Amino acid sequence: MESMQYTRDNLADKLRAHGINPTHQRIEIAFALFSRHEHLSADQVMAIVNERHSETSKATVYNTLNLFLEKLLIREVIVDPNKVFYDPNTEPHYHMYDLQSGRLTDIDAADIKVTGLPELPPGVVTAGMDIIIRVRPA
Amino acid sequence: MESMQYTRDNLADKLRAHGINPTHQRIEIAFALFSRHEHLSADQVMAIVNERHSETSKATVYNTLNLFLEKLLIREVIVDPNKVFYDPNTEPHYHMYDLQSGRLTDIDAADIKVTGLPELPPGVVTAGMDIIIRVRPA
DNA sequence: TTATTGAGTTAGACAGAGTCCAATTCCCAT
DNA sequence: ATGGGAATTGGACTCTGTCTAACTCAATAA
Repeated sequence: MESMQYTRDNLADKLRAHGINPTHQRIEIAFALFSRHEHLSADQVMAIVNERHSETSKATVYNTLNLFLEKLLIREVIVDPNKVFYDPNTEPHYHMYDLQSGRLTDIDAADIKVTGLPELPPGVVTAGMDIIIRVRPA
Repeated sequence: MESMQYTRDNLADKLRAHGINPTHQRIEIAFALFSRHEHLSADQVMAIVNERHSETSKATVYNTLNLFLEKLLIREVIVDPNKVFYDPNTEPHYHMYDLQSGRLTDIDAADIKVTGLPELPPGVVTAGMDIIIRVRPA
């Protein structure tokens, strides 16, 4: 899975598998997200997708990213007050955020154990837990 | 500390203790934050402070909140993509965020242990760790 | 008392992220 | 071909937050 090569073709399949009709634009956006191992913001996605010629509108980028979120194809990472990052890695993991550079990197969740969490109030269930380690230059 | 009654007077002292010149507006903003036990966004702070008559400008609210942050009087909580929340509780603690209602509540950090975190890369130090448990109605 | 100074505040213009909407285009099934 | 639903589009719009230049205020100096 790590060394998976993403192509437009297998991404189209991936979209179908998540119940998403694989259009041109959606495939390009998926390709931008999955072919790099970075966390991208909406405007970065848009810049990548429109590198050659302007092909995809802002509205479509946002529509598509939100659709991918709904369909659990990607995750949203909220660390920067100004913008949301989108994370193609949906395996359980946490994040390290460099306040200086704005770089966001994954931390494998496998080794991390959190104990001592209180009971949830009745009537609610966990939708996820984020752990963000904020770091800065020494 | 829990049952502390905040008054304009003791808040002025608190500001001074943090190296902040306690002006009228700053005291009102501090009062809004500390007298409730809620996490407020900038526009909520502004609404509270200007309940009777419009007295404090948007610029001052933002200036003051950022000043309080710098001086470590309050913390910033980034959970909602749309707005930053300000948290008067600077004791170590984490948060539970109700996706449905947008309500943000504290979780005491005392009992929580996190193990298995990886080494930090050289040249960086931890600036803080946030744990956010996202919950939704069952 | 008046003048000076500098910190604090202000309104409003501005910037950037994200949403909304009505009009168009695309694609597929008939 | 064609009709229709889904997708896309540009552009206007909203909202949060920043910036700026003018103004106020309080404290101190003369």
